[in-house]
Amino acid sequence: MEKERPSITTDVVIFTIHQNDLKVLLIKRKINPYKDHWALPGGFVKVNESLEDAAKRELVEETGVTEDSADIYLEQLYTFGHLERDPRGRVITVVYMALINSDDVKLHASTDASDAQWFSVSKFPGLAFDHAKIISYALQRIMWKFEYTTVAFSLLPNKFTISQLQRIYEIVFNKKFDKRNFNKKVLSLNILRGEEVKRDVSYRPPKLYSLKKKIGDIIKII
Amino acid sequence: MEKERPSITTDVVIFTIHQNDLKVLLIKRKINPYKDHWALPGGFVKVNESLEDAAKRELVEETGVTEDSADIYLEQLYTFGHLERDPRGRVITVVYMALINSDDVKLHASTDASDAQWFSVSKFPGLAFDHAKIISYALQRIMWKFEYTTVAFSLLPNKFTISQLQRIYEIVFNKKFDKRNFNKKVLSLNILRGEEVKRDVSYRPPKLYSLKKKIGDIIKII
DNA sequence: ACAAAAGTGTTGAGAGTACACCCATGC
DNA sequence: GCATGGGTGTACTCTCAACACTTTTGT
Repeated sequence: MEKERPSITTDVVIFTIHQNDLKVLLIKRKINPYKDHWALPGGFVKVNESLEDAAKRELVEETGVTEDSADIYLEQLYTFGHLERDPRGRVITVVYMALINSDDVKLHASTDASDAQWFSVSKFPGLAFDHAKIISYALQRIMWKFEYTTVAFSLLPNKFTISQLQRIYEIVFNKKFDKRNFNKKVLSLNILRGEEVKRDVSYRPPKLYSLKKKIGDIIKII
Repeated sequence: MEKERPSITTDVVIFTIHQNDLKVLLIKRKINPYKDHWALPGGFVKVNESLEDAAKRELVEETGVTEDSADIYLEQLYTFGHLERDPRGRVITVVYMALINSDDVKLHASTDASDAQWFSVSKFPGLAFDHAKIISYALQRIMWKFEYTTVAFSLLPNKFTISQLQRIYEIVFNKKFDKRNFNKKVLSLNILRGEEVKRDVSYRPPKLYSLKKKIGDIIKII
């Protein structure tokens, strides 16, 4: 009855912020189908590996980030299972979304750059499979999550300034916020702990903050 | 490399409202593992069937609702893939949530009642597998969706009164709303079309409304 | 006339939005 | 002293929450 089974893969939409832009990691496929097309990192789920472990494995393989890095936010997005999504046959993919801290990005831009590259979400090449649709789904989700949870902080270092935070909100929502209102809002949420001021800048030294809550906690931010 | 593959199933959390209570449909398992335990309706995904079709198939098999009924809201919830969730081996399940109109419920309470039964979400028996966890996840989702989308209307007939609508919100959130504020709020959203008044009641005849939007459209309701 | 549910308005509090100027530092 | 981003307050509007009485119908 279950002689013939669908195959199951995970794909990971890895976002980061770099050069004031929201970027997604794509890899160039080395095999058919879609040889030489760009695609999301992904692969088959092993029989003795959980879905999240499989997604983490892809994440680590493609970015070189160490798995125990606490700066990586990973969440399951959606499972895509249309019959025609893979020309090889029936392949169901469980898609995860990862957000990685821009500090770590610099480290792993080192992965040999020709077959794994960061692309702006507003300008990326034609993609293999239904991966363009998947990215568009992930973009909706990231906005939703930014509005209602603390996931945004996973894109920042442990200590950050309010304007760094504001910048990532402006990038993800692609709109400007008023600085006074933004400050007032996030400070009134009582989720930030004040830290020392940042002393290595050539302008008025900004105050640093850290997050009191856990990444992903549900709280209306904007 | 992919000699041994995980199996893939769909399970469906089917909600309805009955006797002023939110109910979930459970079936009594006839085979091991968990023989004679209650469980969510579900089964293996066929190789030539989409995930949503598989979920619909379970829904139809267990409730007898005809598939083309427009009163059924079906959405993918989450995919559960822990290694130990099924004692038979590696089984990944893509879980869907369905909301079905209480009018249809009466029709299909007919399914021979001993092996498929509606249980109050606040009082159901011990369940097979990780199905209790799945239902708790579905409950969070239904509240979220009630607050931010028009899915609640899938639990009502095409024409309904404001107080019927209020009642299902009160049931799902398990709290009372003020009648005046509730009326004001939903009418101000401009999503309802006034219809004729309901004439078969023994009290002041209430006005009927229908929904202008599509079920599932995103709009803050409460 | 009684039972049952429908229908309806006002007020106060809090949140969101718009808006512009001075401050602290490194060079 | 100049360039750079940091930091701050007020007034208006709008939304949300609290609150009780009259109306319409069937019996």
